[in-house]
Amino acid sequence: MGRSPCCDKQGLKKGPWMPEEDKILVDYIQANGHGSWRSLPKLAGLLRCGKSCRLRWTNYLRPDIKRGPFTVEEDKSIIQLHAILGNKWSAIAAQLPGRTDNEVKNYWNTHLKKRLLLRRDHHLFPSTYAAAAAAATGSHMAQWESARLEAEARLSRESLLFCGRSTPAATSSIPADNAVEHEAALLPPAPEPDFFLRIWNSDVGAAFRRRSPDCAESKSCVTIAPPPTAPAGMDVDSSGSNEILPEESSDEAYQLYLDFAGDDLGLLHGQFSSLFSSDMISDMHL
DNA sequence: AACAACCCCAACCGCAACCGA
DNA sequence: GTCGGTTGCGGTTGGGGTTGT
Repeated sequence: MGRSPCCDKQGLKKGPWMPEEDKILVDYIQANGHGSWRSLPKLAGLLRCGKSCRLRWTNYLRPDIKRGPFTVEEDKSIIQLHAILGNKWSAIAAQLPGRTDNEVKNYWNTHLKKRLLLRRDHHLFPSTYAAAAAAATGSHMAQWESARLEAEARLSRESLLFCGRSTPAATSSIPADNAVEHEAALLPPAPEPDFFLRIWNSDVGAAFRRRSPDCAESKSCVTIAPPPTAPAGMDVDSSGSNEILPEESSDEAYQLYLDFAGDDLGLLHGQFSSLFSSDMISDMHL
C-alpha cells in the first residue's frame, strides 16, 4: 500500500484553523456533504489537505459534537470501556454520543490515566505477572488492568497473557522478577482467539450493554449504577452539572476498577448479536 | 513583573485497513 | 490476486494558557 501524499504538498496550509476556514468548510459540507475528503479542499476552495479537513470536521466542527466537561457518567464509561477495549479510542467514543475519539483519548491521557496511576500506587499491586495471573483466573479485573496500565506498551501481548489463564503455570507462584520471562514462555506460537470478543461477551462486557433494550432482559447484565448522591471525593457543582473536578474523583474512578472485577468471565451466548455479525460470533468458537 | 515549569488539547504524522478497478 | 487511492485510527507533538517561584 503506497502512502498517499497529503500535507507535504507544497502550498497547503498547516497549523491552527482560522475562523474563515472553518466557515468555508462547514458551509461546503452542509451544502454538499463531505464526499471525497481528498477532493473536498479543492472544491471548497481551501488550502488544506483532505486529511486536515476531515480531522477538523470530525473533531471540532461537526454539529453533533458535545462540548463542555465530561460528566461523571461519561467518566465512568470511559474507564469501564478502556478496561475492556484498551486504547480503542474510536470504539470508546462510539459509546459516548457527541464525543470524539480524539477528545476521549486526550481526556484519558491527561486526566483519567493520571488519576488511576496515582491510585494504583497507593494500592501496592503485586507484580505484573501476578496481576496478569489474577486476570487469567478471572479473580480480579482491577489487577489485570493495573498490569495493563503498568505496561501499556505491551498491550499487544495482553491477549496472549489472557489466553494463558488455562495454563497451570499461570496460576502458580512465580517471582515477580521473572514475570516477563514467564510470560514469554507462556506465549503460544499460533494466533489466539480474539480476547476482546471473549471479554465483551462476559459479564464485564454486559455491563456496557445494559443501555441496550436487549440487555435489560438479561440476568447476566451487571448494572453499575451511579451512586444516588455524589460520593466523597466527587463534587457536583451548583448548576447541577456532573463535572468531575480534577483529583477529586480518583477514589471513585479507581473504585470502579475494583467494582469491575468479574468473578467469572463466563461466556454468554446471544448477548451481542447487535454488535457483531453472526459470522463473527460463530467464528469465535465459544 | 518576569520567568520557568507544567498542563492541556488541537492538529499532525504515519501506519494499516478498506475498497474499487 | 494485485495494485493504488482513500479513509480511519492511534500515537505524538507544538504551542498557547495556567500556575508556581
